[in-house]
Amino acid sequence: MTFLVSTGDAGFDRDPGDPFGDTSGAFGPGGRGGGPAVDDAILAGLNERQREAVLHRGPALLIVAGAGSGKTSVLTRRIAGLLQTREAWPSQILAITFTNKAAAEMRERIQALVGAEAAEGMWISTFHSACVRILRRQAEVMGMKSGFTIYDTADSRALLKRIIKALDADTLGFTAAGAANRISGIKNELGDVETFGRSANLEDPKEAGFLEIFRQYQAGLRRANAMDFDDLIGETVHLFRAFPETAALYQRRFRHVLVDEYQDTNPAQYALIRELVRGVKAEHVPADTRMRTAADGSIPPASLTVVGDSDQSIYAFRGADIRNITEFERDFPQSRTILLEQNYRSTQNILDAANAVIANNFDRVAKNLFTTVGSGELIVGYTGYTAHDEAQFVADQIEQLRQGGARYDEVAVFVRTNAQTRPLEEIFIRSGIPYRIPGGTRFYERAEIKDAMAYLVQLANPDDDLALRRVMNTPKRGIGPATEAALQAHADRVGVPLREALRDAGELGLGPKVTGAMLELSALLEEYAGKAAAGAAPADLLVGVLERTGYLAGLRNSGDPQDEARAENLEELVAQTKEFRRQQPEGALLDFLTNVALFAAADEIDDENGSVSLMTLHTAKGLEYDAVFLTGVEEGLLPHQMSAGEPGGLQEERRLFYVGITRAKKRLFLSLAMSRATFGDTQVAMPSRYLQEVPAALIDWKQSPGDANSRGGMRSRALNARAPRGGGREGFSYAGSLGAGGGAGSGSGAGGGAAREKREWTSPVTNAVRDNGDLSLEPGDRIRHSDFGEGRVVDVTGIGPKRIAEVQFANSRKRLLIKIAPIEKL
DNA sequence: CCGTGTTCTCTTTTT
DNA sequence: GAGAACACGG
Repeated sequence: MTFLVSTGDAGFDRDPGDPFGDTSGAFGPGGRGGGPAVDDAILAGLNERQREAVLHRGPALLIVAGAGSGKTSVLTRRIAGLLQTREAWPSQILAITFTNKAAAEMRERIQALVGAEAAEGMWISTFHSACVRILRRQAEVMGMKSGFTIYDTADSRALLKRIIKALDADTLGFTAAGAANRISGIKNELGDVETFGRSANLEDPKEAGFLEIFRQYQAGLRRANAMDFDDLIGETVHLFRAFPETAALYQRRFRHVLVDEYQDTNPAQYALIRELVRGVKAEHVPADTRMRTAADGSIPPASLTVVGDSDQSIYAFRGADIRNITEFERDFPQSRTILLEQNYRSTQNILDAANAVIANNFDRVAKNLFTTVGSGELIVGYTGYTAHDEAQFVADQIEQLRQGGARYDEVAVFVRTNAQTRPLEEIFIRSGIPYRIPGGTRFYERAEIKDAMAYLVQLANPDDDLALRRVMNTPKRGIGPATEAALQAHADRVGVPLREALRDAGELGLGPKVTGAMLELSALLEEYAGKAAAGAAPADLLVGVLERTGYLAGLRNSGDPQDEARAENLEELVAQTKEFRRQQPEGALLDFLTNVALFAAADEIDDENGSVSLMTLHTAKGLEYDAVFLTGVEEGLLPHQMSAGEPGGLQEERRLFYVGITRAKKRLFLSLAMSRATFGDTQVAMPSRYLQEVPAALIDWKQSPGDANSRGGMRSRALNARAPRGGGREGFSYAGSLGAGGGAGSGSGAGGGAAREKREWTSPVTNAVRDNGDLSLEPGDRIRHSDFGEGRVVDVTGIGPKRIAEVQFANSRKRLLIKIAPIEKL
């Protein structure tokens, strides 16, 4: 794994000085005949638009970068240009990327252009990492301690769960996840307990209840010296607004702020950017500054560059507001907009498909990706009878690609939901295809890893009761709920955190065994906290704790193979702490904890690992592969059922589809299954409405939805047999099965979108759909199946067009969709 | 207090 | 169909 590099903060709270003496301001010499004198090497290979984006100088620049249009290249060269011309010191650059991995890559590429030394001191990081860095440094200003814990989603939920339970609020229908989502939504808009309390209708007991939950949650975070993900952004904005002189430190320092994936910023992140690019009033400029000031002694705003593509906005659920990018020009009246449309990634066929699909989103700025590499291969389509069948197709095709000379790591398989990976994994394992799932069964979310991490968190932050509670009885020490409650009562009485209360365990009048265990734990934590404070290496702390507590040994000796796996995971964690120290020799415990807390799925992806990558469409953003399999292109999945009720949901899902398509360089495979096992029983799946938006001529169906329907058989995959084409005009339509039974949510999109969303799905092939109408079957009935022969109906479940018959054949038992299965009643 | 068996809920995407 | 929450007996 790669840990984020934090280069020194040297000179951070001093003005770095002006490299050009008094001839240069924040925006450099731009505008003087022909722009800045950027080296040809930095501009090499750029097209006219890209070049313009690299060279433009001014207060604000929006680069609208279509998928694959070389935006990372533009961004890195723009920064390299600023450095090479000495328009900016490295320390004056702040670049925000979407993932830590993207940050690391960008840093490398800039170093390659201008040299490692000339790039030293830049801040290139994610929003969250940058904010943590600022907050740790400025914690005291805000009355917090620098060693605050960063709560991840699970931590937040654990805290909320306690609160809801204590308030008995679950009877009002509150769940930890629900409350967490709502709080996150409020914080993403920079709301807090006070603002919410003022606007809420407190007559409503539910609203009053939520306010109390929110209040206690926030108080709990404070008491534990902890922040959740959203606080990291929100508190930084709050810091800057409440303490202008602190904000001025950063406003003076960062003269060039660059933000990637701007379409996915939320209001809090937008506010943060606005604060950063605010000019500095004369009163906050030191008298001895070496920076150029205006006549009144103030310093002008930093220059802002944002890069994004509203067609790739896929994080609305996380509060991202597409208006940040669509209204950029209004927000920054002196801005310039540059459009990058030439695509350097995909073949024209793939781009045609992408363009056609995204064109169905209304109220978007028209954009047309094009390439000069030629049309390339057709998109391959496949409809499996089941998810397993679909997975087998994917596996077969991957093997075929490989025989054609492709490497596994040039292939990616995308899914809409994490649950879809299961059948794919099963087939990959059976087929011997090496694969990786970045962020899947997330390492740091495993119980044993969270346990070990909780020990480390406790060493860094003694106020974190949640962490202590987690490990108090792990490994088993005989400290159960009753003991914990007694300890908590004592802590509350004295007004101290649990860790301190633990020291007084002897005064609680509990049994000698439990008391001894508590005192031993207390001594252990104090000892290792001392080591941590003295700057001990994370690996030493972790190994020490694991040994002294006997946690690792206990797992190893339990004889349970699952425990053995857990022990191995802990070993892996130890290895990671060592690797961390290797990459950051000065890295202390807190740095390691921060890294882990902000570690994202996408950070796990490395390019040449010899494995197929299997990931969600969200994780896939920003990546590219020679061959891409976009699976589960079905109603209910893509677009996802849950998106149906949300305003703009169908458009966002379409963008997700678009993002998936545009990841492909040479080959694109679209696949779906006719039925999918979702929690226990099998559901009928309909082809996605988005499939019909891909021009039929671009898809070569190896097995179309029509084929899968009429042939039906599980094993009737005809990989090389071309689907019958031409002929009649029947056109295969799902309208019938969508109708009466009210199956998968047909788009109830708002306003003008609705009509557009309701088109019927038509396959490019001409097989008529097999339709048994409302054939009624009951247990005991005998039927004949075109592939399986005669059988007896054992059970019938489901309603309407989704009725399923479980049928016992001579030597197999199958579940069949009565409406479409190739069967007849005898 | 601990382990086991049973019932219940939930399934979108993630920093 | 899995994972968490709960109930019960040692």
